[in-house]
Amino acid sequence: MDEQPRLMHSHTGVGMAGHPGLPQHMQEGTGGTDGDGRKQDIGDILQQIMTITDQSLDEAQARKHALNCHRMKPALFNVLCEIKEKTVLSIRGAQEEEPPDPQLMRLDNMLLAEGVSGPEKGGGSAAAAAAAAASGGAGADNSAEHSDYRAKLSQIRQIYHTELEKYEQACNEFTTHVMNLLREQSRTRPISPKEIERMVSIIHRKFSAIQMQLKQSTCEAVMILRSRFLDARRKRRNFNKQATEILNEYFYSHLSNPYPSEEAKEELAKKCAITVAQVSNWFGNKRIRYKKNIGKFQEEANMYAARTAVNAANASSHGSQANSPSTPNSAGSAGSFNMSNSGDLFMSVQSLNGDSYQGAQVGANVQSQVDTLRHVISQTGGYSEGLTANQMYSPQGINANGGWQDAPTPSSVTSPTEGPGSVHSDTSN
DNA sequence: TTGTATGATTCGCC
DNA sequence: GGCGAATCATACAA
Repeated sequence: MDEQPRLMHSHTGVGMAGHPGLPQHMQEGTGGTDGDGRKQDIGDILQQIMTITDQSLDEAQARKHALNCHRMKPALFNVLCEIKEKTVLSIRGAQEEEPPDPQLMRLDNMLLAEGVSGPEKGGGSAAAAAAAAASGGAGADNSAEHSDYRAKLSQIRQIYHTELEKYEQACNEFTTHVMNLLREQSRTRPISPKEIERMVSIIHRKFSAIQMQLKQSTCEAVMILRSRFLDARRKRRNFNKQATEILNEYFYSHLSNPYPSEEAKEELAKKCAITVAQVSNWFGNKRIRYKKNIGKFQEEANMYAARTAVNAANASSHGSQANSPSTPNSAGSAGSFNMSNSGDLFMSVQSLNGDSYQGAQVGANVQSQVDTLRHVISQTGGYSEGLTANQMYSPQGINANGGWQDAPTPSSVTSPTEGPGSVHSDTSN
């Protein structure tokens, strides 16, 4: 604080005469030669500075102008700035040098990786593609959802950039405003350029915090979008009718052993335009639900049995063999599964041979197969011959333990991919 | 809006 | 690893 005396000495002989708005005693007192008078002058000036905000606008303006024009003002201003610098601001200064926020860095990295920030280059498409591959859905469906994902991501990106632009604009406007204000105030208050810079950086930090919130919200939106896209449950679609019929056909025609082999699954997946995993899911669900509520599925089972029987009859009437590509197991154009399991065929032929289904035109060769297969089945102990009319499609396949009776290992089930005559049923063997 | 159907997921068992 | 069982989450019809 060695400037203070210097300032005071430099003040010696300095007058304020001619400056409007200053008290008369100041104007007079400045011409004095004693130190007490000079101190009194400076004290008065400081007092005016301190009380300037209490004055009316016009009065304050006039005083401000007088003070600004005072020849001592620059020196006094510097002194006050330094005092201020060395007290309050020195504390703040220690906090200025901050390392880059790791949280902000993470957000930036993520936004960059997702293609929200940075140059637009179909951001997130890799994620979308990966998700599409993981979901294993049909190609066209994936493509549609992929574009949907990109569209939504693009929307997020647009909102992000718009908001970011707004924040930046607001930040610049506010900074300019504050700088102007401080510069203006620096004419009457001890505000150094350094302090203005510091204030600007404080403003920038505040706006950075807001930006971080924006980035965080954007990241959350992207995560939600991604999770929705990746979560297959959310985009569950029922299989189309044809696919369901193919699967049901296979299931009911292999009811004694509804465990398709890998090859069969692949073939079913191909026919139904779904994945092997979906086929597995479907059979898993079907088995458990059928077993849980057989009565409920009775009608459905009858329907498929009847359909199978009709197909068998048609096939035989057209001179086709039971193990030809157009087997009795196939229902019209929907499927073409080989009748691979004697138990399955038996269930089908129950409908042919039983009281409940007498309208079907059963070919002679089919009837002979029925007899043969009945014999085979009776040997395997799979089913009894006594079926009532309303037991057209009975759940004999399920044993007392809840498992499927005389079910061979799943891999022994004939694959639909196999050619005619490739009967691999354990029971039929 | 509600109940049911259905595809997918998870967990434990073998 | 495949399966059964339970459960979740969505689609869909009434």
